[in-house]
Amino acid sequence: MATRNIKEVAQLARVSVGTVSNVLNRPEIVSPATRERVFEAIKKLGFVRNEVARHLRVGRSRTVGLVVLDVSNPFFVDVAQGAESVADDHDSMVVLCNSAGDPGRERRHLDQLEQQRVMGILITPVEMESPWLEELAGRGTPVVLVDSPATGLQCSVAVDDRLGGQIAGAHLIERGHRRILFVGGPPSIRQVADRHAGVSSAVAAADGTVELLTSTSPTLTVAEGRAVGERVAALPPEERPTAAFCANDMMALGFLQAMATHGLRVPEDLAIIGYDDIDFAAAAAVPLSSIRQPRELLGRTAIDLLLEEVADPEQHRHRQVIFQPDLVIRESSALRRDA
Amino acid sequence: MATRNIKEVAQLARVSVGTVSNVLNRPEIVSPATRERVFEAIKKLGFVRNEVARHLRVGRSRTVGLVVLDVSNPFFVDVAQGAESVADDHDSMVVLCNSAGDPGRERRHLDQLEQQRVMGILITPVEMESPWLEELAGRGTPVVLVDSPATGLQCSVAVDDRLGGQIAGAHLIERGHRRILFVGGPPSIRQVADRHAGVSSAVAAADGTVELLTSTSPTLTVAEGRAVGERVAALPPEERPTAAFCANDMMALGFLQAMATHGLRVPEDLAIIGYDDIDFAAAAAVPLSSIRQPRELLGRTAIDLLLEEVADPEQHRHRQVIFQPDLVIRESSALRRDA
DNA sequence: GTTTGCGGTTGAGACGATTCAAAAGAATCT
DNA sequence: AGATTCTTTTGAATCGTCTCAACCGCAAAC
Repeated sequence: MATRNIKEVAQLARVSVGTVSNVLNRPEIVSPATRERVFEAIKKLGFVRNEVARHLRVGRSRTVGLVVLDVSNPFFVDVAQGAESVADDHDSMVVLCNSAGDPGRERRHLDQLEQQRVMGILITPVEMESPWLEELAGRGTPVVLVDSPATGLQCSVAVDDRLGGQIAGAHLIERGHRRILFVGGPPSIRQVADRHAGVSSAVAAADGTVELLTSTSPTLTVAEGRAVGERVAALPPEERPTAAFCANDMMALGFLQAMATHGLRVPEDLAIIGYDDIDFAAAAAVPLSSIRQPRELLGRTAIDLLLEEVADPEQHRHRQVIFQPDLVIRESSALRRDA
Repeated sequence: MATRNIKEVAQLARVSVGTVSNVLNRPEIVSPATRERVFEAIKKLGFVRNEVARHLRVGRSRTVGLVVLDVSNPFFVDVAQGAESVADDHDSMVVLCNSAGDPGRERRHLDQLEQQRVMGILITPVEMESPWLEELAGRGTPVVLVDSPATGLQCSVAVDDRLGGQIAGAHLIERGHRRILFVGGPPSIRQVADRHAGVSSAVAAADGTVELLTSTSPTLTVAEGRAVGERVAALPPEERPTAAFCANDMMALGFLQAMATHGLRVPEDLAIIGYDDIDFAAAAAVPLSSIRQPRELLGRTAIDLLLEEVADPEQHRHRQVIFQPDLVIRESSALRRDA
């Protein structure tokens, strides 16, 4: 309604619009007297600069989009917080979008972000191959892949999921487990596929070990984990695995919950290890062993790469940063089992 | 870089810019033949409409800001998802901002949102009195308070926190508890103050019941809850409360964790009830009793009110919607205690 | 007294899309 | 054929800010 513009300010301060603009953007080149007059006019009118018009004129936005697979997974929230902390220092803004694992939603968000002419996009893509993203980048919106492998056409930050899976597998084997269940979504999700490959390789390297596999729907939620847990609990004891490696902590928490409701003890009857080491993992029924990822660092690095590319697009060379995951042992896998 | 504009499309399609705009906004008034030509040109050039310019011209934005107290609290994530689902249906966008309980951050976010000329703002304010918000509304940005009491100057949605506290208190008393600890942040946080007032009134109504109070820092985190739990666990048994009511589930989870590490059984030695009923509450070490709030509904209703105000600002009357909380009993308070 | 330099200030274009009055074309009727 | 109506298309004006070449005093330099 009552939104004032630069012209009204200029009028009240008896200067030209150019001068008001200067006061706003390069106050040092304006004489103290006029500067003061302009500030007063701004205050009196309650003028708030229209960033939309500014953006249209200068062509550069101050916001970056972050598209994640699942906002209700604290892992992504932590990544987002990492990104935001860096953005803050560059008085930029991060807008968080949730694809919820749905390619349609992802694409709608990307469309919207491109239409807004955001400075750039950080994304954990739903699908590995994404011509859409390349076109987007080709049209001039820088893209950084988060927790995803590099295609060479853009920057990326990731954690070595294969190594993470391997570490988890080796840990369980070392604890004496010989029947290990991998609980994960469809292999089309790269993270799932890699973590699975990792644990498989660990199993393959250990004689007498077998690996079982359950694939779930692409939403790696607590409920999904619980459902798998129910099925496992219903198996006759001799068919049951002695340990479960879940593709993320949310599923591990659900799985754990199912064990509890069916009177199976963790880790005595069945050991569990999750992935991500979200804060809730330590607070679980049985504190959850997990593979820790540097969550905030992931977000921070992603936006650093983006800002680097934006600052000097000509000279920028795409890079891929890969972090190493850590093993965090808690009670859910603490027991040594006789082989 | 290579971003095309409407003029280039017009040139290629051999029509005027007005026609291209019509194809984009009211395709039905353009003859099929030209429409087709324009679409082809758009595709060939990879043209993406510049929402910034559009916004500047039409004066109305398609995004709403949602400023929450703590993104890492799943409660707010659920509120956000509720809001987003409605926004989606109105092809609008929700941008999520985290004030992290810091008035400075909150204000910076509000400034940014106002500069972007967002359609409106949904906010869980850090402080109860907020002249800033009223000025903002006065300058023409509609504001809806979320989980906050109405000031009469704007719409609001909230859950009756006093009632929630009362229900929690009554439940514990009914279970035979006579020494009840309230674990919450400073009373300057309205939610905390109300929940406390509720439990106090329940305690006052029951003879022979005493209430203890611990105030923490304003960040109601898992770590904060754990710290309080540590202190409580260190008390001599006769000084210890027999039940704890935590101001939110995150703290309850931390508190619970501290009990476990100090060998105190829940609910035998100490019962716990939380607030919010986030998904992780059910998955906790001991499944957590909690006061459930209609989280998604809160977000949905908030944005409904906002859209209503935006649709017809003249005739709009500010409203306050208040929901009722529910008691969810789980194992952490399941035991009946001898008085 | 004219020139040169300089700190301040000005104001006329952009930026890219929308809108709308008016023009142009096509179709129908007398 | 000319008048009338209806359908399409046009293009100039507009949204609010930034940029930059030009300009204006004024003082120092010559």
